Amino acid sequence: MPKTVDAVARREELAAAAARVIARSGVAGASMREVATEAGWTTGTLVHYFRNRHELLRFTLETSLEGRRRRRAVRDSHDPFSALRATLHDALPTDDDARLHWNVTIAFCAQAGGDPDFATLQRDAYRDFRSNVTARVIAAGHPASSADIEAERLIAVVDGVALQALFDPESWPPERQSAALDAALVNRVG
Amino acid sequence: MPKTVDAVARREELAAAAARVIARSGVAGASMREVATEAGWTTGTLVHYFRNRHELLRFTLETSLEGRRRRRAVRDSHDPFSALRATLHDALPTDDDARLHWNVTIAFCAQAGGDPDFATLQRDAYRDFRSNVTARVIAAGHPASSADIEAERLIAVVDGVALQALFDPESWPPERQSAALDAALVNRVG
DNA sequence: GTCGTTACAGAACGATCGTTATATATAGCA
DNA sequence: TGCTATATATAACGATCGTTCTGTAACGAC
Repeated sequence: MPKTVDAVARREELAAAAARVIARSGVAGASMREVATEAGWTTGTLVHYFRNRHELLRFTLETSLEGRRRRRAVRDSHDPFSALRATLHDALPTDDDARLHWNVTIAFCAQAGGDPDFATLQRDAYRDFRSNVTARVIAAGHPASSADIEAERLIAVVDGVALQALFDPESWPPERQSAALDAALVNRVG
Repeated sequence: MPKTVDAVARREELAAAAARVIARSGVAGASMREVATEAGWTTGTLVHYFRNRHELLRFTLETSLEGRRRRRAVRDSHDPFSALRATLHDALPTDDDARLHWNVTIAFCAQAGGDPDFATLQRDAYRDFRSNVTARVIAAGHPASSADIEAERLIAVVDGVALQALFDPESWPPERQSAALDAALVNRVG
C-alpha cells in the first residue's frame, strides 16, 4: 500500500474551505482555484477528492446542513421547553460557526433556482428542521393539533431575525437575537 | 438630432430582463449575453445603456428596491392599522411581482458579501423599510418607546414567512402567508 | 436629399473558468 | 532497496465571460 491519508477528513477539510469562500464571495466566487488556494492546496488535490465542481459544492452544502442537524441532536437532554428554546437558539447566527452556516445557506438559496439538486437538499433539511421543532413544541406542552402552525411561526421568527442579523450584524448582537426569540416563545408556548 | 428612443424606459426594460434572469439563475447566471437574450436584444445594446455589467446589476437592484418602496408609499390612505397591515402584506411574496422582488433580493443578498456596494444598497433599503414600519406601528397605537422593537418583531415574521414561502411555495399559499402575518399582528398591535 | 449622430448588431480579444492530462514526490510492501 | 499505487503539482485545452471595437441601419436637422 502506498502513501495513505484520511480521505474523509481531507474531503471535509476541503469542503470547509469551500464553505468559507462561499460565505465570503458567494457560490459563483467559489472557483476550483479559489477554493484550492483557501484550503492551502492546488486544483490537482481538489479534483483528486471531488469528481468535479458540482460534487464539491454538493458535498459542501450537505456538510453544512449536516453540521446543523448534528448540533440539533444534542439538545435532547434538557427539559422539553429548554430543549425547544435551545434548538431554535442554535439556528440563530449568534456565533461565527452559525453565521458561516447561514451565509452558506443564503448563498445556496440564491443558487437553488438554477440547480434543483441544491433546492431539494435545502428543502429536505428545512422540512427536517420543521418536524423537529414541531415535535419539541408538542413536548413543551403545546396542543398537537396546532403544533405545526406554532412551529412554523417560531421558525419564521428565527429566520427573520437571522436574515436581519446577517444584513445588520452590528445592530443585532447575540443577546438581542436571543431576546427576540424569547419574546416569540413566551407568546404562546411555555 | 438623430434617431431618438426613451433611454430611461429602455434601461428599465433591460433591468427588468436582468431581474428575471437573476431570479431564475442567480446573479452569476446574469451574464451580459444572457440578459441581452432575455430582453430580446444583443450585448451591443446592453453596453450602449450600461457602462459595464456592474452598473447593470446595480441599476437592477436599485430598480427592484425602488419598486417595493414605491408600492409602500401608496399605503397611506387607509386607517393606521390597515395601512400597517397593508405595508407588511405587500412585503410578502404573495404574487409574481413580489416573488420576483424577493428572489432578486436573496440573489443579491448572497452576492453582498463580495460587493459592499450592493450590501450598502440593501441595508439602506431595509433601514428605510424598518423606519417606515416603525412609524406605522406608532400610528396604529403602539407605545413609541418600544415601537422599534415591535416593528422589528413584525419584520422578522414577514421575512421568515417570505423565506419559507420561497423555499416551499406549494405549502405557503398567499392566504397562509396572510394568516401568519395576521397572527403576528393581533398579538401586540391593534 | 444628404449628412451626422444615435441605436443596435456582431466580431474579436484577453482573462478566467472547469476539466483533463501529464509529471513528480512519497510512503508502504516485496 | 527498488516497485507500485497514491497524493499532489502543474500545464494545457476548450468554453465562456466582460469588454472593446467595428460595422450598419435609421432618424432628425439643414
